[in-house]
Amino acid sequence: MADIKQFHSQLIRLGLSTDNDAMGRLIKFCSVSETGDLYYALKVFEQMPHPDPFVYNTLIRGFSRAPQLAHHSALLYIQMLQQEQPLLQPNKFTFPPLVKSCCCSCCGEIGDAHVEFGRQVHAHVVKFGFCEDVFTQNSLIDMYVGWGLLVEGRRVFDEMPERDVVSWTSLVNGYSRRGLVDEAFEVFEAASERGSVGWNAMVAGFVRSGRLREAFALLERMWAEEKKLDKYAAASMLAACAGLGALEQGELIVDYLKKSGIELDGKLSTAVIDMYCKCGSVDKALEFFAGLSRRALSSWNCMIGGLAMHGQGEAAVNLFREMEREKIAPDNITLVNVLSACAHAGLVEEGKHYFHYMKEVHGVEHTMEHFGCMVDLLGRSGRLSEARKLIDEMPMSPDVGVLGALFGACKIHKEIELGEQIGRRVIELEPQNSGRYILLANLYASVGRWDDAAEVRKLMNDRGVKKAPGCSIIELDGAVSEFIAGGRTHPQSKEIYAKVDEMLECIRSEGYVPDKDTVLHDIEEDDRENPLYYHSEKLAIAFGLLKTTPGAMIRISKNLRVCKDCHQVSKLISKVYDREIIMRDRNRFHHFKKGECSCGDYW
DNA sequence: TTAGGGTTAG
Repeated sequence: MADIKQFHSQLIRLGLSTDNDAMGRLIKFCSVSETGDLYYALKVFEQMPHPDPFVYNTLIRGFSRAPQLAHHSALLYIQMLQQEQPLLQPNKFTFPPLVKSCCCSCCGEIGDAHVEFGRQVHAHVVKFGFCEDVFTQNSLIDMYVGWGLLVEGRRVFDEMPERDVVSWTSLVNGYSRRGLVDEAFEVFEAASERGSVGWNAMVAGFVRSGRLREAFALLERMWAEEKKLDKYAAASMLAACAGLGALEQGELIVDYLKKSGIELDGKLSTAVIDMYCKCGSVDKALEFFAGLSRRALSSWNCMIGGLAMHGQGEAAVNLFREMEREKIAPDNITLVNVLSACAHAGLVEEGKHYFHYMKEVHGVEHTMEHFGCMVDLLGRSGRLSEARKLIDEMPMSPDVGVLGALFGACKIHKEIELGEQIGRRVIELEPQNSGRYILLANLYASVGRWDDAAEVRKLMNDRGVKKAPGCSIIELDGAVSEFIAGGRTHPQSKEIYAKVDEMLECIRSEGYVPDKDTVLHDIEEDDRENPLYYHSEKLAIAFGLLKTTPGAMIRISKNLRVCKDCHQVSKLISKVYDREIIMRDRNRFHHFKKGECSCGDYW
């Protein structure tokens, strides 16, 4: 800006301070450039006796790009219409940014007033004759779908005399962002033009809705059609890989990024770190993180969270300290991850320390999530009364997450009375969450209260709540295979089941005793015989043993939490077959090696 | 001139 101010003073000396052409260029730089200064642009503008539409448009565009200041765009537009001498009319460059500014609400909330103003702007588009301008119409589509007014967005789209790739993409994006992924996909397939933004909108939609296989299928289609991934599509694809635990595909994307020279900005780097962590390769995440020349806050957060997920609590705390040494201010997410790292690794004193420290030293306020972590930390380690005390002292009333953490702790420590009380409360708060019923039923079962256990299961059935079937995924040679507990749909299921039997026979000599207590009341319960023996993770491990060379690591990703019996079996298999097994469950990783697990049986 | 990506406890 210093150069610009000097340039400005030169223009003034030359007597050009009221010249639209000269001042227009100056304003353009101040409003549109990354290093510009919108308020300076506004000051220059205020000195101009007769600004022209170019000047107005440029300022409107500048303000429309700053969500907090977008209301200035509307004010400028009104001012432009009110100007006399000379009378001004908006042109086709006026509306796209003006419409955009209608979409940006200053506080994240869209009020009726915003929508009303947007409709008035739409009326002006019609009045001034820009119904055939593709840019303006595209902006209107985006405005309506951004508010969730999909029918109106669709109407604009349908009435356009000509459409371009942005029109199609905006519509796809509108459906996709509202979770109407099927509708989005229909438009996507029908589109006469598809650009990388459209591919990305579609993949991101699938990822957001948890439809990872479909996201993945699109990635394969993109490779097949030799479509180039740009940094946005790559980030979405990495998120799909992270969700599925598809390390090989994720690495293909990272290789592609390196080869194509796409700039690794903060968001993309974070997506890479997240992919490595969630695919079980925390070492590669660390290596990648170490190689970054600039690290965004989200990258630090993601790396600390990744270490937490893998039970490397001390490493996570050390990384947090390194962050402090580099004078990077942590945010609430950083601290959620630090506390969760302490909880997963049983670092009780450290957790307590950072809980106070975050507020005192960094001024980060305690949120619900921080209390949730602390209740988990205290409860898991058996300090149930301390956890209760913390809940009682919370400044806000605890949400179902915080109570759920206490409930989980009751299950671990067989705190039947408190568990029953909290469990019932949590079930009523989230009556559709099957996991809560199962946990309470198992808590009753663990102390031999079979009738109560059956009553909870009946309650769940009566309410029509279904448990998601246990499902494990294993990626071999880039292909993802899926196993459902007790399922026999796999073409090689005969061999796989035989392998499971062989596995279990082998580990019996190492002292394996099936965890029979929970057989009938286990979260993986299935109608078939010996349900416990054919849990999805056992099937996936058997498949891994069949398909990989001796000594190769086996990576499995599971949709639910791993049960006690499968945990025990995995430990023994890692010893008997001399294999490392990395298993991701619903909330953390287990590294099985030589008969031990990285979680230290603390999960 | 218009459309897109990341990190959050249980």
